[in-house]
Amino acid sequence: MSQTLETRQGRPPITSHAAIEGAAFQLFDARGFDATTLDDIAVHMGIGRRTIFRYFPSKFDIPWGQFDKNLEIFRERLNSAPVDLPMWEGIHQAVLDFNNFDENVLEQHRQRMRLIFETPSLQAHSFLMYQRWRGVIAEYVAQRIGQSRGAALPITVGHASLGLALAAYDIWLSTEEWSLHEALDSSLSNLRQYLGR
Amino acid sequence: MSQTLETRQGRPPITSHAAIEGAAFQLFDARGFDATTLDDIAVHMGIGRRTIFRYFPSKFDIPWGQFDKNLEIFRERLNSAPVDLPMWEGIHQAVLDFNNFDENVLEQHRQRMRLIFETPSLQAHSFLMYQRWRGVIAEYVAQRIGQSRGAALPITVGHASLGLALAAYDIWLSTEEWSLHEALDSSLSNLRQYLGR
DNA sequence: ATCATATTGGCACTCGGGGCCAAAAAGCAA
DNA sequence: TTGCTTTTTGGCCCCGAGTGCCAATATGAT
Repeated sequence: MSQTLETRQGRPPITSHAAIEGAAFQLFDARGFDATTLDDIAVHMGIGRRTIFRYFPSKFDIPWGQFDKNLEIFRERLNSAPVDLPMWEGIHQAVLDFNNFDENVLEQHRQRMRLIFETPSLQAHSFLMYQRWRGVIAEYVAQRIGQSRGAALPITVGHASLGLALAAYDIWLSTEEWSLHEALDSSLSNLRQYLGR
Repeated sequence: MSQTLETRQGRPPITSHAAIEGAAFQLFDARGFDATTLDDIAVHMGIGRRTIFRYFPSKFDIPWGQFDKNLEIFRERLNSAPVDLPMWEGIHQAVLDFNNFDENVLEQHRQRMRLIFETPSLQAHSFLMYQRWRGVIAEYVAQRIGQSRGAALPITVGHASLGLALAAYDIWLSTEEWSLHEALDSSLSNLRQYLGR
């Protein structure tokens, strides 16, 4: 699609999502999210504050980076899950895959999620991201059982899966003992145990 | 504690949480949440904008009314649940009780939750309320199994219970067919079905 | 009447966010 | 080189939420 590199008409972009994200995280780490103003970031980067809004719709979206892209990947992972598995197992696998990070980006992911989980104003805004994440699951469930995206089962599975993932992240971030993979497995098995058998 | 009614020293309050909430909902219904400014509410009530902040920490808290009070009630409901029941059953019962409204306040509750669920900026802030709600559950589970409030099972049950409740509300608000009670039952049984048995 | 007490609300400020639009910086055609 | 087109930039100015400060207000108590 379109010309990827070289020779594009018009004034070239002076920055990028990644560059803003990087500079912002530097300041967030140093002073905290709330204490860092968009002016701080803009001045630190030598760009206009107004320009930041061309790349991110709000300050809260900066820590989430290119969430849309990741959501697309997650959707593909789900849709390519084997159909001979029970649904819960396919979804669990897709979630595990989606949360499988290379060593070199794992620490950066941890830092990102820690910031999100520990900053109340960010937590609030993150709910909107979570809504979209569980929407992808609901859509998959709906399509697989041939019901509407708003039907009871898709909605419930979406919420439940989100709850399990958030529980896993809570646990993963609060201790150094478990891997993200283990935390996700543990939250699922804990739920089964809780529901009794 | 302190003198409840009558003869309190100092200038008497000119308004109340309930009065602000009522006036605010009038305007929210008419123009929508985002399009209603705090100035609008203040002018409409004949009080100062500054005064509103003495009663509610933010605009987003107005639709939630006295959430703290309700959370206390929920905590008591949980703690007085019979111990001979399986834990999931006691918690489910407490949630049902907590969401059992009289006919005369039900429509008002529905209107309140509809506003919260349909306004993105409110959804985001509501996550902070949900966090506290699931915190109450996590605390109950922790105390009952003799573990820390941040241990895996309490955290997971908290998140899962929240997911079930939110799913029930999604369903309850999107159709006229089910009662809130039925929606809560349905989300639990749907989860059991999904997890396979 | 005076004092202590508690609420009110005006003023001024910060910060996130958005509309508008001229300036800047590139490629392209003559 | 000189324009013309295209695209991004960022300054300017506005709005609304939220906060610190403090004088004004309205009550009970002495």
